[in-house]
Amino acid sequence: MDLAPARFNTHDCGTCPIRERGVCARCDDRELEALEQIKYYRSYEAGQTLVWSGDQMDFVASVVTGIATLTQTMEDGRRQMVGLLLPSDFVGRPGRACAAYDVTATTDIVMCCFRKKPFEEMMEGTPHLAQRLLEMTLDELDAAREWMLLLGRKTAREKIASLITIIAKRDASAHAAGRGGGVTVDLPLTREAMADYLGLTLETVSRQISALRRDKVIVIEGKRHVTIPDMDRLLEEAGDDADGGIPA
Amino acid sequence: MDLAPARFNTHDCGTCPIRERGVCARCDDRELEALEQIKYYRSYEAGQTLVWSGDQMDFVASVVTGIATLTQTMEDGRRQMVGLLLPSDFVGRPGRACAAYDVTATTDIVMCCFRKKPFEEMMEGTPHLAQRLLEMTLDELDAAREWMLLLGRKTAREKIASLITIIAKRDASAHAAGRGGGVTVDLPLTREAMADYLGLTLETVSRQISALRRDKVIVIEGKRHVTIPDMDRLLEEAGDDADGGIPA
DNA sequence: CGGAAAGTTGATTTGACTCAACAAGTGTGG
DNA sequence: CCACACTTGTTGAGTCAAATCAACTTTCCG
Repeated sequence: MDLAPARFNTHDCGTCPIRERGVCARCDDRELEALEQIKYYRSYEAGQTLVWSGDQMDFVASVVTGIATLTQTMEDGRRQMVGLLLPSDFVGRPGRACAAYDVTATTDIVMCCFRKKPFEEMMEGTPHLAQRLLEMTLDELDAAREWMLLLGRKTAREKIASLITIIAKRDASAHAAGRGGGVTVDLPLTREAMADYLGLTLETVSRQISALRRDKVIVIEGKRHVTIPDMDRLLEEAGDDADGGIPA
Repeated sequence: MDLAPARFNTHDCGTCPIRERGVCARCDDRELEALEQIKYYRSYEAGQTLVWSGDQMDFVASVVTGIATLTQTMEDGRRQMVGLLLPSDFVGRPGRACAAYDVTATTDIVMCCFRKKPFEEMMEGTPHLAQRLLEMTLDELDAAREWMLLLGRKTAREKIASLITIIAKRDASAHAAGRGGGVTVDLPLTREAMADYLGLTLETVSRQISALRRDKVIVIEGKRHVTIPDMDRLLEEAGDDADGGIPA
């Protein structure tokens, strides 16, 4: 929201907002210096497609600020989002020439790009980099599998509740919200993008959001601003075991 | 089919059927020797659950022979398969204590298990291991994303056609089929397991298989044996761009 | 102000689910 | 050897959740 673009020194990794969570998180000063040699920043405007599926990719990158999506499209136009990229998330695959998915900015976005060849070479000799990338990829795989349960087995209402939950959780880890009353989140996606995420039509998304509002599960101000009065209620609606706990 | 269980020396990695494709694929002789110190084989019968979601996991493992599935279950019993494990596939996550999914053998299966702690320690100092695991995880992530498109956007008929395609492809890379007429595959899954894979009910799976047979897209002998007279036709039915080619 | 983009809501259709009966194959025990 | 239970798979009839088609509202922006 109030993140002015590039309110950080674009040369010094030390001041980078994703220093702690990006691929470079585990790198020491010496390794960071090497990365700085091969990195460059690029900005894109909301709505721009950064990469088209099938394109030659001569870089890999981290999202520094903003949000992007990974989508797959069938010939007849049916679309499915397969990745939601938030700050610190990694784009591109070392060891592959072409992009497998469309990458689109949903907000204005700043990427920290690494030329692919040197990055790959550096990975060979930098365990910290490979280890961190493995960790991030495993996390993404877990997220993808959670998402598969959502796509394959959840109802439209559960899908919407799950999406709000997911966004709220990611936000929480950043904003550390949750004081007393309710959590508040901004949906960073249009109804259409949500539909692509959830495997629904945008009409169904709109209807189910309205239904959740009617049933007081969520409170909406404007179109994108959502307040969650009772997180447990939302979790229940999402069909995830809200657990009772058993804090193992 | 005619793979007698353990028709390989269970001590010497050199004769292992997944030597070329497992986590250990890139390891040199010295590294292999270290792995042999911490490995042990386990066999399970078809139908057995190897691991329950939430269980403590004190090992990671490779599938040597046989097939297993990764599934997630909601409290009310809805189930979604999130992984199909074929020989050489890896189970478990270094750096995590508990299993996130149920792992079930769909055929008799032999696993090559590594005690987790020593395996994690070895990964630290063995780039070959970490590199290969990263590569395999990235492949799995790609497969998961393809799967998400299937779950979110494909029709029941397309889902079935896609599943047969996927199995045929995996088989092909092993059996090198494709002579003249048609490819032949054995479905390694029950109708119910296919339903869990595809986000359908088993009745719908049965109906759509019948429909594809009626329409001569596939030929069925018995319940599991499928012949594909025209692979391009099947690809078309699967909704994947059959391409015309443009061999880039 | 005008026009496009984003979102809501209603009416209708439809693809997949549910419920139910039945068939084929497998294994067990009398 | 056959009766029986059990698992796996098929098929039909009816229902329902989400898609489709369509009208309309709100917001945004030059």
